Amino acid sequence: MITNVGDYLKSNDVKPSYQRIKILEFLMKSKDHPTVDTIYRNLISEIPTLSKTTVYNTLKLFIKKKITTAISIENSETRFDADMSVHGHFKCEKCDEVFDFDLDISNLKLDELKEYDIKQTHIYIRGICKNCKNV
Amino acid sequence: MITNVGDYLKSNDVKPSYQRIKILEFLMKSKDHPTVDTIYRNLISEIPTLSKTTVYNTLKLFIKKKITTAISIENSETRFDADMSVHGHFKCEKCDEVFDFDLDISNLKLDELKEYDIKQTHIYIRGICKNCKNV
DNA sequence: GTATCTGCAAAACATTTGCAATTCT
DNA sequence: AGAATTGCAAATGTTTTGCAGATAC
Repeated sequence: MITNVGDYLKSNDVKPSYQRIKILEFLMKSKDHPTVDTIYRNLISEIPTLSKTTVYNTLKLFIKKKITTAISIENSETRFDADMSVHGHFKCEKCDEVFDFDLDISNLKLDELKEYDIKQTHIYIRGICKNCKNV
Repeated sequence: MITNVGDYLKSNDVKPSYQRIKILEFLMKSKDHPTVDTIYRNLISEIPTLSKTTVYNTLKLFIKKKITTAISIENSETRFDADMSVHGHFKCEKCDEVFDFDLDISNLKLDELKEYDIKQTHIYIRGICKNCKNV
């Protein structure tokens, strides 16, 4: 459990600037895998001088430091997730929401990749979510 | 096994125009999940009047008709695949190639999604491929 | 002859880059 | 002061849109 975002950044070799702390705090409390634009729009009232460039820079840094992961699930905007555990993403084609789901990939047979160096495993499913299905 | 691409398009409710046939033929023989730009550049000598708009239009139609799938694996360009079977994609962070690998997802436990309507399952792995690892 | 398909040019977005101003120590 | 960070404005790259001309049945 992370108690202090500034210390958490420091422990990951990232200097905790005001913008970085606010962006990470927002990412950690978001459960909907926000885009750059969403992050920007949510923080601009609190940080009136914030620029999108800073959001881009910060997320690129977070990814490099493995604090955040980029989710490629649609071709338009990239989404971001501060939850680094392995879990799946479900994208509803109707409401466009992206949900997390737990996942046990331990018995995925990946014999073919034996000689490959695996860095990240991503699983995403597209379909219609529970809410949209019952409408 | 598909013997005639024109008939295959017809059977999927797509009128087999010259451009569509050539694009699908190229997609089917490509094993590297080409981008719009790659498809365009490979066909322009054979179809000098081809425009990228047509490539975009055609791929959008193919996806709608479930002849092709869009692979979201990087945030830049969308890649396309005419192989509609469930298989995984491995993206090498060094050489940027995307490889297919076989996959048995039958024992992926997806209890959480019981009430969801699953349309497509995508699995991609990022890392370093065999070739790049041994350099 | 009417529908559809194609392709050009322009527009719309997302993302990156160069650089100057600001901030932090 | 010096180094890193921020943010503006412009550039880049991908995808979409509007529309006119071409093509097919």
